[in-house]
Amino acid sequence: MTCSLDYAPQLRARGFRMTSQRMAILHVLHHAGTHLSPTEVYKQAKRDFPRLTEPTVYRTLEFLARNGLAHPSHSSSGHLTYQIAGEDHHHVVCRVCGSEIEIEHALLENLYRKLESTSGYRRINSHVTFFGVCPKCQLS
Amino acid sequence: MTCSLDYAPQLRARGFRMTSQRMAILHVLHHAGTHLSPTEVYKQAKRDFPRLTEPTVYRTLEFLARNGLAHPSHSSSGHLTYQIAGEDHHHVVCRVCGSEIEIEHALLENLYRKLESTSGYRRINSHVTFFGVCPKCQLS
DNA sequence: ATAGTTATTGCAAAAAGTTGCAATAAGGAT
DNA sequence: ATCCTTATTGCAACTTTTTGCAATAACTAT
Repeated sequence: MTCSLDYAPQLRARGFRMTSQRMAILHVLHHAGTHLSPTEVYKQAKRDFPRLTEPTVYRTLEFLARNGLAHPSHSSSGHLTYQIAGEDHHHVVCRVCGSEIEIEHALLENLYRKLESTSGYRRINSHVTFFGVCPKCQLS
Repeated sequence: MTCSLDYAPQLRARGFRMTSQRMAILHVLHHAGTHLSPTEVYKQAKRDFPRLTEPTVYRTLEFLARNGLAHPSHSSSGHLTYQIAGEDHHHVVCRVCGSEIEIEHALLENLYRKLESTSGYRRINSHVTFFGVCPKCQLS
């Protein structure tokens, strides 16, 4: 769980605290390397820290996202999932069968800069899920 | 509710059925002109058709989205909302305060075509929500 | 019109996610 | 080391969303 300690200074600098719960959750996200649902995070993190509760997981994931340590994204069913910050890719999900593929962030980079200049919003970096129809389902 | 009848042939052609529940739900979406949560759709459609139930609303909205009659999108809290097909815009939501603005679809048109050619997926037309930091929250 | 097929719905129960508030504990100050 | 402040958590109750299955009703064909 040492890896999670690296985040402590970032949090403290902003007036937040590093807790065992947050460490357990960061640890799980850090080692998953992919998107996880709150429930999956809860199950895994509970192994490290058994008195963890579900509301804490939901609140912590939201907290981590708000502070840029985790990226929220949407599963094919539209539910929120999270992954540790730093893994940059997006998804295209098939509207019909639910299959999904990853696309590189580089493809969106231009768009993000354009959005920032037209909207006035900054640091747009969300993970985005597009819906379409996959090659297999185009046949029917 | 006559407006919803226009959709019946589309459904029948694909082997689906037009029902009072679907009509009531389409009617609500059609006249809302904006995104609605499943619960909002349920409350409004129930006025037209009192024996409507919640599971039916969830399943119907998913069904309409899968068949291109409604577009799903994500509220600032990450929940799914739906709007009638045809209104084309996207959102940028502030990660910090939750405020949101609309952006025109035209800005994404190029990206969508590029995604289609690199991914093999077709008819990518989802409504997308980006997260960033709004001008007001950039100050703090 | 009627009957048959099966897509669709309602019901009931379960699972997932949210909220308010009192209790706890992290980190700064003494 | 101890105290104090208040960010964070746990608990319990609640709301939202999902699922399985039996009952219903839309459409097709007769």
